[in-house]
Amino acid sequence: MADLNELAELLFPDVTKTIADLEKEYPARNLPEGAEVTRFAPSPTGFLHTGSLFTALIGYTIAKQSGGVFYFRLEDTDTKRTIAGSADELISQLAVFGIKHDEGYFPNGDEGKYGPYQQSKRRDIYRTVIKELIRRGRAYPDFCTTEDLEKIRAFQEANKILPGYYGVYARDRNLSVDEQIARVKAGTPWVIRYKSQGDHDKKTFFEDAIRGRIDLQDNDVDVVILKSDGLPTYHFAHVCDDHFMHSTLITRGEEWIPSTPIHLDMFRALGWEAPRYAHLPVIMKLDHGNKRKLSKRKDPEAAVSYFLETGYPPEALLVYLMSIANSNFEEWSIENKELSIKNFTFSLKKMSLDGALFDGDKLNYFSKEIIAIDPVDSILKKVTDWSEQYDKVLHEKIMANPAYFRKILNIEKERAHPRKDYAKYSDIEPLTRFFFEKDYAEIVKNGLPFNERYSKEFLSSLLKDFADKMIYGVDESTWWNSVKEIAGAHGFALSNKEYKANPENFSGSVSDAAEILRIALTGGKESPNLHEIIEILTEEVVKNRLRALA
RNA sequence: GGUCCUAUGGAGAAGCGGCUUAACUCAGUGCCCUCUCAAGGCACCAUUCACGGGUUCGAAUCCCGUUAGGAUCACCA
Repeated sequence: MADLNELAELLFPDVTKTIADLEKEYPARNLPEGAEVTRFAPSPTGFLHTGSLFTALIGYTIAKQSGGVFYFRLEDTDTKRTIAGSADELISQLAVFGIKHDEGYFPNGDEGKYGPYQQSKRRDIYRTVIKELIRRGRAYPDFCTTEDLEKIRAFQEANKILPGYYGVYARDRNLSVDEQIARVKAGTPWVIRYKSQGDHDKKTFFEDAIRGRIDLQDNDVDVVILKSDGLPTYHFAHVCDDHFMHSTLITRGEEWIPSTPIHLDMFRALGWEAPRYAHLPVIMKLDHGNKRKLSKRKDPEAAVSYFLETGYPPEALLVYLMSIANSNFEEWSIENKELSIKNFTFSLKKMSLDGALFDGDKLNYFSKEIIAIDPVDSILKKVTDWSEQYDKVLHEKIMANPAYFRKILNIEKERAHPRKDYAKYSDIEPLTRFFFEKDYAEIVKNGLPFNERYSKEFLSSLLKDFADKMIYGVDESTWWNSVKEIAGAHGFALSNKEYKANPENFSGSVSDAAEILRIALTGGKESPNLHEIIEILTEEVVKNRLRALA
């Protein structure tokens, strides 16, 4: 009679190593007490998802603040979904957010002693472990075709039985070794399934680092661990890799909670100590009154690239995500304005348990704040770099005269409470058009929104006086006095109070006069400080604009 | 459908049996400041913690049930 060894040899003839060999190759890390080894383990299936950034940020933060290691592992076992180049894209986007891994996969090759860090290159490791599992009778070849599986499933559904490959429905679970060998030899395609020893009627539990004790039904499904393409499924790869790479804490989305018993079951079977788990809440979006996961298809905010393209400072997104992760972060950052996010002590215990709704308003708030307090030269550089890639029109304007644009960005900036009108860099160009002659001409052509109560002649003489009599190159109050004087000469009340007391005596209040000046110069009723605008435009340009309208 | 997770205002949330007629932040509203806007200042915005029971002198906080939302049941991760 054939035995399991023979089967193992037949299945994996080229595997000569043992688990013990692997243990020697990947010895325990020499890290101080309390140091956490975390990882970011994405599938290279597209661009960086906002939820992934969130997960990465948390893993990174925990590793850093515990003096541990944060590594990057590429989970590229689903060859059908793999998109070439996306791994490198993921890494470069993470880098934009300052999240850099200490070891793992890098575009120019692996760094670290626990590699390869790309699952498609770890076939031998998986096969070594699986071969041993076969020998121990803890895994077996399954010869079911897709149709066979479908039949089983259909039967279960029709009879309202829990679907899955388990117990009596695990067709090939109890094949004799002889039979297995015969089928393999006959060339029947196979996959390897883990032979679960779990009892569906029993419960298991684990201590989640965020949620505390979680009770679950024991797993009794014989999950496939090695696919027909020779690559492992997530379940097995996770157990194997996180063991040999010595992860101490797994941060992953809460969608993994239900499959944790599978993982725990395998760790037990292999005699390995399982890592701790932290199942993170997922960022949600309100859709027709219902919460759902941020979706790459439907929500632009799901792709990190969206924020980069729109021109949010990366720091803003990070701060926003951290405020979701630990709500006390906001209070902390208000009290520690000069400190960066890196100084904040993050705590898994303080994470909320259900998924937060993505809140664009709040992101905008943080972003405005960050842009506003960023010194001019710093923001000038950032906007210049950003526009070079994402906003050609703006970029041309900046490059034509950086010093001029610097002045524009500096409006009402160097003060205790700086202006906050830009939530993102893409807000800048539309709001600053009137500073440029070409755009200004366009604005005038489209018509200026002067109040209709003022006649053309009235406007004309007022504007002419503004052009001729306004004082330039002086401080704000001197300038303002000259404006008031001109307004007064045209019948405007010098204060709102005065005007309101006897509106019939005046053409309007100074505010109205200022509005006319503002519209003439900027084309709109709303703008930043007029005095600063005038000084930036220069006396010459202001006079030209006013005279052209007069 | 089974199992699990979650449940405090429009959003993020603090709260861990009496200090809470529920902190803080965003949004919203009002007033003030003011040449407009942005900002800033000051107020307002849950008498109530999904609902129903129970425990207790006392519950948002503990227990039970219900409801709702989410996740998961692949040779995808």
